[in-house]
Amino acid sequence: MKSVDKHNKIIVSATKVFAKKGFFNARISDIAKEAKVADGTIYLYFNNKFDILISVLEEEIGKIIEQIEKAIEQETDPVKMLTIFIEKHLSAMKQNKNLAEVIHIELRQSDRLVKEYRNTSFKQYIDVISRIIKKGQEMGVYRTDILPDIAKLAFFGALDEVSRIWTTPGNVQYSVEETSEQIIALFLSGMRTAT
Amino acid sequence: MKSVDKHNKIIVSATKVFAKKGFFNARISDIAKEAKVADGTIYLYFNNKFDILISVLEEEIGKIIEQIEKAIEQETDPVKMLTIFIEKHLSAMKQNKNLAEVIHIELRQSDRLVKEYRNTSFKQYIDVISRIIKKGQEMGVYRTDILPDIAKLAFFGALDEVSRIWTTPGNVQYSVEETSEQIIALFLSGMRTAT
DNA sequence: AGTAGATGAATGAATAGTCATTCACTTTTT
DNA sequence: AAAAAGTGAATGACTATTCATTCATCTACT
Repeated sequence: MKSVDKHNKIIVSATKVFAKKGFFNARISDIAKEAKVADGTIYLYFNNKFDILISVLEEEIGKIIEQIEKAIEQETDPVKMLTIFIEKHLSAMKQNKNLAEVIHIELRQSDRLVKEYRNTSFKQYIDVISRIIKKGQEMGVYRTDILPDIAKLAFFGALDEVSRIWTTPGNVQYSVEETSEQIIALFLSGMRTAT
Repeated sequence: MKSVDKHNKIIVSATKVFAKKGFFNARISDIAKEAKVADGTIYLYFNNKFDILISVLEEEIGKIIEQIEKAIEQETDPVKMLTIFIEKHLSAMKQNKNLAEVIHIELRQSDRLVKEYRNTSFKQYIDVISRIIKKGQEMGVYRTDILPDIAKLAFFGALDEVSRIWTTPGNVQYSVEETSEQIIALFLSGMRTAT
């Protein structure tokens, strides 16, 4: 029987190889070697090379999305909700550096299928942000002159670029806590001194 | 004589093809056809395919960097400096969509040479941001509990993600002006209502 | 319990196609 | 008439995918 175990082993290995070399420079034989299976075995679990990439994105990012959405459901205060989003996202990225690297690199692909993915699962993810903002606006804690559909992009972009700290060697290694605090300070209160 | 003109024609064509297909799916013959030269001619102007990509990044982004740095030099008010940075960056991205797409996609490459580029020219670009922030902190207009080295990343990431609005078909098309205003509002004053 | 047959997961060498780069030749410029 | 620039077909390296074969495990029959 084809094992779920082996499927997963290939996913994890592929994530590692994609992170290191990028999708196009990654060889199927590299992934096979990393997973300690034969080249052909990979095709028992995936249709083609691209299918592996899409599976990595869907399954691995899917786990994170689910976890974050769950944590946010518990909250009602829009300020705390955003704080949780930031902390969970950043700590997930710091924890799973291979996946973080794949997100940084491959989510930008101009390939049709990647764009499609970006338009579904990923959109769902950042729409969590705009929903939080809208709720905050209704409750009067967030300014109503902020457009949630622009703010969500700024917000995600900031988080994504900042999380690169942990995948770029030689960078000053800020902790998740202080990085989260900075992002929260920036987006909630802004950079200007009170005047 | 090898003409600067032809060099430039190839750069522009390559930018177009890279934007559409991404570096790895772009064929030399595609670029040649777009530039209306023979495949071999390209090798009179560039060493190899990768050299074309690096040249696109260095020359085309270089122009933008130069232009922005010049505009900022004229200013002394850190708030206005940041405003100019935002406006210039976003309008450059909206104006040159092909280049914007190449930046979105290719600046993320895991390739050694791209990373090297990111560590030099690109670093110089985002360091303009941290310098503005530091100056503002010295002058007392920016909060001193903001770490410029984290803020600069958040800032660039936000701009970069937001500018994707104009290269993603089917997206609501916000204007440069309203987008700039939103980013300025977010980063300078924050999302929270005054309490 | 032992044997024969069936199953299908796993293997990895062979295939078939792709494409960056080269270079012998032609055209243009000086 | 050199020299420089341009051409594009040919080359050769590279690799995703296939598939004939192996082999461990299970089923069913005696």
